[in-house]
Amino acid sequence: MARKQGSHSQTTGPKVREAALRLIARHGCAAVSMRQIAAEVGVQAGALYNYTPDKQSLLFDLMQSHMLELLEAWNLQDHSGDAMSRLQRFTQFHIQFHLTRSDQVFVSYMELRNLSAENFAKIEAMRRGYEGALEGILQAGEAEGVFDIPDTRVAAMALIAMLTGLNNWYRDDGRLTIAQIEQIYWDLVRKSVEA
Amino acid sequence: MARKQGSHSQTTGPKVREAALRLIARHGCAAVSMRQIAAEVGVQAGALYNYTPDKQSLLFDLMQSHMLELLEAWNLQDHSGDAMSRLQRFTQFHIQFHLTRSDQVFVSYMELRNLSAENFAKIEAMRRGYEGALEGILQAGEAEGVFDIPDTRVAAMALIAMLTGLNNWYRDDGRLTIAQIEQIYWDLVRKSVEA
DNA sequence: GTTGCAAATGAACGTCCGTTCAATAAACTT
DNA sequence: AAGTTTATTGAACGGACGTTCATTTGCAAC
Repeated sequence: MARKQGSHSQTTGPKVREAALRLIARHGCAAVSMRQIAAEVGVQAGALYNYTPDKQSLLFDLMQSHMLELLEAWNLQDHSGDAMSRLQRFTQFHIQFHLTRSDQVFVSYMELRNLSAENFAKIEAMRRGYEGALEGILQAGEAEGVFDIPDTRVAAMALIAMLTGLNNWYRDDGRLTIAQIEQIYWDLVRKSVEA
Repeated sequence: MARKQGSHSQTTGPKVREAALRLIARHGCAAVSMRQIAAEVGVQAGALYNYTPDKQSLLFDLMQSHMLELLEAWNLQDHSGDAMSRLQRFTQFHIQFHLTRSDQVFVSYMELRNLSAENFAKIEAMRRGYEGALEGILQAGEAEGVFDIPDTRVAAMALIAMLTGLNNWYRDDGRLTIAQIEQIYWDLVRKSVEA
C-alpha cells in the first residue's frame, strides 16, 4: 500500500509525460483529469505531484519541450547552400519532424490558450524564432533573385500553415507514402515562391 | 425572483449562442462551464436549458451552424468562368468568410475532438464537401491545361490549410490591410498551381 | 382583469475536480 | 543487517461541475 516494486522516478517521470501528452492531444487539457493521467500511468493521482508542481506546469513543460526539440533539431540541420536547396531542406525537415510528432504538434497548437500570459509569451517567442528561420531563407532567395515574394513574413506564415496542416489529414494507412507527400508539397512550395 | 422584465426567447436564445461561441473560442469547451455562459448572458445556469438540451448539443449546434453558413455562402457565389478566375474567387471568398468569423473558425477546428462519433461524422462530411469544391476547381484547371498539379486532393488540403492559417496570425491593427493580404495569398495560391 | 403560457429563479442532486499529506513499503547505502 | 532515502498509497479537503425541477414572475390574449 505504498511504494511499488520496480518503481523509479526515471521510469515513472517519462511515463507521466507520455500519458499526459497522449490524453491531452486526444481530449484537450481541460477535459483530462489528473486521475485519468495517473490511471494511464498505473499510479494514484497523488503520485503525479512528484513529477510536476501542478497541472498547468505539466502542460507548459510538454509544449516547451516540443519547441526546444524543434529548434534544436533545426539547428542541427545543414544550413549551407543556395536559398532554393535550403528551402527544400526546410520543407522536408518540417514535414518529417511534425508528422512523426503528431501529439506534440496537436497540443502545442491547441492548448496555447490554456497557458498563462508569461508562459504563452515564452512559447510564442520560440515559435517566432522558427518562423524567422524560414523567413530568412525566403529573404536570401529574394536577394539571390531566385524567389519572387511580395512579403516574406506573410509567405513564411502561409507556408508553415500549409505544411503543418498536413498533420490534420495524414494517416499512416492512407493512399500516399510520406515520400510522395513530401514531393507534392515541395512542388507547391517551390512554385509558390519561385521567380 | 423568476422571469425577468423584457425577457424573450428570441433575444435570449441568440445571446446564449453568442456567449457560448465567444467563451468556447477563448478557453475551449471543456474549460467553460454552463454557469460562466449563463453569467455572460445575464441569467442563471438553469435558464440555459430552455435553449439547449445539454452542453454537447450547444457545441454541436455552433459548429453545424458555421459549416452550414459556409456551404450556403459558397453556393451563393458565382461559379462560372474559367478555372483560374474561379480559383481566384474561391481564394478571396475563403479569406473573407473566415477572417470575419474567427470565433466560429476557431471552435470548428479546435473542438472536433469533443464531438460524439456521429456528430463528428456530420461535420466532417460538410467539410469534405467544401474541400471538394476547391478540388473541383483544381481538376477543371488541369483539364484546361492552365494548372499543373500532381495531386489535386493533396493540393486542395494544402491550400485550404494555408488560407485558414491566416486566422492564426491576422490582427485588425496589423501592418497590412485585408486587401493587401488577399493579394499576397492569391499570388502564392496562383503560382503554386499554375502550369 | 382574469387566465394561460413563457421565461427565469435558486436550491438541490450526486459526482468529479486539483491538490495535500501522513503513513508505508521498496530501494539503496553503508 | 540496519538505516536512509525514494516512491507511492489512500484518504481527505473545499469547491466546482452539469443537470433537474418546483416555484415564481412577466407577458399576452380574451
